[in-house]
Amino acid sequence: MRVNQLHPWPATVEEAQAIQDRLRPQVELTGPASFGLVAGLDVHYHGDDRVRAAVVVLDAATLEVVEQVTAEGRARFPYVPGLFAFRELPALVEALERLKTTPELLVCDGYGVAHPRGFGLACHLGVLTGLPAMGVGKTPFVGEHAPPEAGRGSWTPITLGGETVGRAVRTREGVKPVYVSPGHRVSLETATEQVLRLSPRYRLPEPVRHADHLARHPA
DNA sequence: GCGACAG
DNA sequence: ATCTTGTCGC
Repeated sequence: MRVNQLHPWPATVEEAQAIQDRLRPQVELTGPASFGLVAGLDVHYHGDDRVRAAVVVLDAATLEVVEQVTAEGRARFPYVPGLFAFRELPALVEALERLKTTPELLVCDGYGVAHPRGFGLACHLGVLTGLPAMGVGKTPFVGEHAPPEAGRGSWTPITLGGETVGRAVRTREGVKPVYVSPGHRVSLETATEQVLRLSPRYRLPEPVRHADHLARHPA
Protein backbone atom coordinates (compact mmCIF):
# COMPACT_ATOMS: atom_id res chain seq x y z
CA MET A 1 0.00 0.00 0.00
CA ARG A 2 0.93 3.63 -0.41
CA VAL A 3 2.01 5.62 2.68
CA ASN A 4 2.55 9.38 2.87
CA GLN A 5 6.17 10.36 2.84
CA LEU A 6 7.69 10.54 6.30
CA HIS A 7 8.24 14.05 7.66
CA PRO A 8 11.83 15.31 8.19
CA TRP A 9 13.33 13.22 10.95
CA PRO A 10 13.65 14.93 14.37
CA ALA A 11 17.10 15.27 15.90
CA THR A 12 15.93 16.35 19.34
CA VAL A 13 13.13 15.74 21.81
CA GLU A 14 11.80 19.24 21.13
CA GLU A 15 11.63 18.61 17.38
CA ALA A 16 9.87 15.29 17.90
CA GLN A 17 7.31 16.90 20.19
CA ALA A 18 6.76 19.67 17.66
CA ILE A 19 5.96 17.05 14.99
CA GLN A 20 3.41 15.44 17.30
CA ASP A 21 1.84 18.81 18.06
CA ARG A 22 1.69 19.69 14.37
CA LEU A 23 0.04 16.40 13.33
CA ARG A 24 -2.33 16.06 16.27
CA PRO A 25 -5.06 18.32 14.80
CA GLN A 26 -5.41 15.83 11.92
CA VAL A 27 -6.64 13.07 14.22
CA GLU A 28 -10.30 12.14 13.71
CA LEU A 29 -12.21 10.26 16.39
CA THR A 30 -15.06 8.99 14.24
CA GLY A 31 -15.06 6.51 11.39
CA PRO A 32 -16.28 3.14 10.13
CA ALA A 33 -17.67 0.63 12.63
CA SER A 34 -16.72 -2.55 10.79
CA PHE A 35 -13.74 -3.71 8.79
CA GLY A 36 -12.97 -6.43 6.27
CA LEU A 37 -9.19 -6.56 6.54
CA VAL A 38 -7.40 -5.78 9.79
CA ALA A 39 -3.63 -5.44 10.24
CA GLY A 40 -1.59 -6.08 13.37
CA LEU A 41 1.73 -4.24 13.74
CA ASP A 42 4.69 -4.92 16.00
CA VAL A 43 8.44 -4.35 16.24
CA HIS A 44 11.15 -6.59 17.63
CA TYR A 45 14.43 -5.19 18.96
CA HIS A 46 17.70 -7.08 18.68
CA GLY A 47 21.28 -5.98 19.18
CA ASP A 48 21.92 -2.35 20.04
CA ASP A 49 19.60 -0.56 17.67
CA ARG A 50 18.39 -3.15 15.19
CA VAL A 51 14.65 -3.36 14.69
CA ARG A 52 12.44 -5.68 12.70
CA ALA A 53 8.91 -4.52 11.95
CA ALA A 54 6.14 -6.96 11.10
CA VAL A 55 2.67 -6.34 9.69
CA VAL A 56 0.16 -9.16 9.43
CA VAL A 57 -3.16 -8.68 7.66
CA LEU A 58 -6.09 -10.82 8.74
CA ASP A 59 -9.58 -11.35 7.42
CA ALA A 60 -11.62 -9.76 10.18
CA ALA A 61 -14.47 -12.25 9.79
CA THR A 62 -12.43 -15.46 9.94
CA LEU A 63 -9.23 -14.18 11.60
CA GLU A 64 -7.25 -16.01 8.93
CA VAL A 65 -3.95 -14.57 7.77
CA VAL A 66 -4.19 -12.91 4.36
CA GLU A 67 -0.73 -11.39 4.04
CA GLN A 68 2.39 -10.79 6.11
CA VAL A 69 5.48 -8.65 5.58
CA THR A 70 8.56 -7.57 7.53
CA ALA A 71 11.12 -4.78 7.26
CA GLU A 72 14.54 -4.45 8.89
CA GLY A 73 16.01 -1.19 10.08
CA ARG A 74 17.67 0.78 12.86
CA ALA A 75 16.07 2.65 15.72
CA ARG A 76 16.78 6.26 14.74
CA PHE A 77 15.71 7.87 17.99
CA PRO A 78 16.39 7.14 21.68
CA TYR A 79 13.68 5.66 23.82
CA VAL A 80 11.83 8.50 25.50
CA PRO A 81 8.40 7.80 27.01
CA GLY A 82 5.92 9.75 24.93
CA LEU A 83 8.19 9.71 21.87
CA PHE A 84 8.22 5.98 21.51
CA ALA A 85 6.76 6.17 18.01
CA PHE A 86 9.95 7.68 16.63
CA ARG A 87 11.79 4.43 17.26
CA GLU A 88 9.40 2.20 15.38
CA LEU A 89 7.85 4.41 12.72
CA PRO A 90 10.39 4.12 9.87
CA ALA A 91 10.49 0.32 9.91
CA LEU A 92 6.71 0.04 10.27
CA VAL A 93 6.12 2.42 7.37
CA GLU A 94 8.54 0.45 5.21
CA ALA A 95 6.73 -2.77 6.05
CA LEU A 96 3.34 -1.21 5.28
CA GLU A 97 4.63 -0.08 1.89
CA ARG A 98 5.48 -3.71 1.08
CA LEU A 99 1.88 -4.74 1.57
CA LYS A 100 0.01 -5.72 -1.58
CA THR A 101 -3.32 -5.53 0.21
CA THR A 102 -4.62 -2.42 1.93
CA PRO A 103 -5.93 -3.06 5.44
CA GLU A 104 -8.95 -1.12 6.68
CA LEU A 105 -7.82 -0.92 10.30
CA LEU A 106 -4.36 -0.81 11.89
CA VAL A 107 -4.08 -2.39 15.33
CA CYS A 108 -0.93 -1.02 16.92
CA ASP A 109 1.12 -2.27 19.86
CA GLY A 110 1.02 0.86 22.02
CA TYR A 111 -1.24 3.86 22.50
CA GLY A 112 -3.35 6.24 20.46
CA VAL A 113 -4.81 9.41 21.97
CA ALA A 114 -4.16 8.12 25.50
CA HIS A 115 -0.81 9.88 25.42
CA PRO A 116 0.80 12.88 27.17
CA ARG A 117 0.30 15.06 24.09
CA GLY A 118 -2.65 13.12 22.70
CA PHE A 119 -0.63 11.65 19.85
CA GLY A 120 0.67 8.14 20.40
CA LEU A 121 2.01 5.67 17.84
CA ALA A 122 -1.46 4.64 16.65
CA CYS A 123 -2.35 8.29 15.89
CA HIS A 124 0.92 8.78 14.06
CA LEU A 125 0.45 5.71 11.88
CA GLY A 126 -3.18 6.58 11.26
CA VAL A 127 -2.40 10.10 10.10
CA LEU A 128 0.50 8.95 7.89
CA THR A 129 -1.59 6.29 6.17
CA GLY A 130 -5.00 7.94 6.36
CA LEU A 131 -6.34 4.62 7.65
CA PRO A 132 -8.38 3.95 10.77
CA ALA A 133 -5.95 3.01 13.52
CA MET A 134 -6.18 2.05 17.17
CA GLY A 135 -3.71 1.41 19.97
CA VAL A 136 -3.63 -1.60 22.28
CA GLY A 137 -1.18 -1.22 25.18
CA LYS A 138 -0.09 -3.98 27.55
CA THR A 139 0.71 -1.73 30.50
CA PRO A 140 -0.93 1.44 31.84
CA PHE A 141 0.76 4.58 30.56
CA VAL A 142 -1.13 7.80 31.20
CA GLY A 143 -4.25 8.89 33.01
CA GLU A 144 -6.26 7.15 35.67
CA HIS A 145 -8.52 4.13 35.63
CA ALA A 146 -10.17 1.68 37.99
CA PRO A 147 -9.64 -2.04 37.42
CA PRO A 148 -12.48 -3.49 35.32
CA GLU A 149 -14.60 -6.38 36.60
CA ALA A 150 -13.09 -9.83 36.12
CA GLY A 151 -15.35 -10.97 33.27
CA ARG A 152 -14.34 -10.85 29.62
CA GLY A 153 -15.80 -7.75 27.96
CA SER A 154 -15.89 -5.55 31.04
CA TRP A 155 -14.05 -2.25 30.89
CA THR A 156 -13.43 1.02 32.73
CA PRO A 157 -12.62 4.46 31.30
CA ILE A 158 -9.09 5.86 31.25
CA THR A 159 -9.28 9.57 32.00
CA LEU A 160 -6.65 12.24 31.50
CA GLY A 161 -7.25 15.83 32.54
CA GLY A 162 -10.99 15.27 32.84
CA GLU A 163 -11.23 13.72 29.37
CA THR A 164 -11.88 10.06 28.60
CA VAL A 165 -9.03 9.01 26.32
CA GLY A 166 -9.25 5.22 26.40
CA ARG A 167 -10.49 2.13 28.18
CA ALA A 168 -8.97 -0.67 30.23
CA VAL A 169 -10.62 -3.68 28.59
CA ARG A 170 -10.76 -7.23 29.92
CA THR A 171 -10.31 -9.47 26.88
CA ARG A 172 -9.89 -12.62 28.99
CA GLU A 173 -11.60 -13.60 32.20
CA GLY A 174 -9.40 -12.95 35.21
CA VAL A 175 -6.41 -11.80 33.15
CA LYS A 176 -4.83 -8.34 33.19
CA PRO A 177 -6.73 -5.91 30.98
CA VAL A 178 -5.38 -4.31 27.82
CA TYR A 179 -5.38 -0.55 27.39
CA VAL A 180 -7.27 0.60 24.33
CA SER A 181 -7.37 4.03 22.73
CA PRO A 182 -8.38 5.39 19.33
CA GLY A 183 -5.55 6.37 17.00
CA HIS A 184 -7.33 7.81 13.97
CA ARG A 185 -10.73 7.55 12.31
CA VAL A 186 -12.16 5.21 14.96
CA SER A 187 -14.32 5.95 17.97
CA LEU A 188 -13.50 4.66 21.42
CA GLU A 189 -16.67 2.59 21.20
CA THR A 190 -15.58 0.96 17.94
CA ALA A 191 -12.04 0.42 19.21
CA THR A 192 -13.43 -1.38 22.26
CA GLU A 193 -15.71 -3.51 20.13
CA GLN A 194 -12.87 -4.39 17.76
CA VAL A 195 -10.38 -5.35 20.45
CA LEU A 196 -12.93 -7.78 21.85
CA ARG A 197 -13.86 -9.16 18.46
CA LEU A 198 -10.19 -9.65 17.59
CA SER A 199 -9.32 -11.30 20.92
CA PRO A 200 -11.60 -14.33 21.12
CA ARG A 201 -9.02 -16.47 22.91
CA TYR A 202 -5.96 -14.64 24.17
CA ARG A 203 -5.35 -11.39 26.02
CA LEU A 204 -3.90 -9.66 22.96
CA PRO A 205 -5.76 -9.30 19.67
CA GLU A 206 -4.94 -11.94 17.04
CA PRO A 207 -3.43 -9.49 14.52
CA VAL A 208 -0.98 -8.19 17.12
CA ARG A 209 -0.10 -11.71 18.27
CA HIS A 210 0.68 -12.73 14.71
CA ALA A 211 2.78 -9.61 14.15
CA ASP A 212 4.66 -10.19 17.39
CA HIS A 213 5.45 -13.75 16.40
CA LEU A 214 6.55 -12.79 12.90
CA ALA A 215 8.77 -9.96 14.15
CA ARG A 216 10.56 -12.39 16.47
CA HIS A 217 10.73 -15.32 14.08
CA PRO A 218 10.74 -14.02 10.52
CA ALA A 219 9.87 -16.55 7.82
C1' DG B 1 14.07 17.94 43.83
C1' DC B 2 12.92 12.82 42.92
C1' DG B 3 10.84 9.01 40.80
C1' DA B 4 7.99 7.10 37.26
C1' DC B 5 7.33 6.67 32.43
C1' DA B 6 3.86 2.91 25.75
C1' DG B 7 8.03 -0.47 23.54
C1' DA C 1 12.22 -4.03 24.25
C1' DT C 2 16.00 -7.49 26.13
C1' DC C 3 18.83 -10.71 29.58
C1' DT C 4 16.20 -16.01 31.29
C1' DT C 5 13.98 -21.93 33.98
C1' DG C 6 10.72 -24.05 35.54
C1' DT C 7 6.06 -24.52 36.64
C1' DC C 8 1.10 -24.44 36.82
C1' DG C 9 -3.11 -24.87 34.13
C1' DC C 10 -6.29 -25.26 30.19
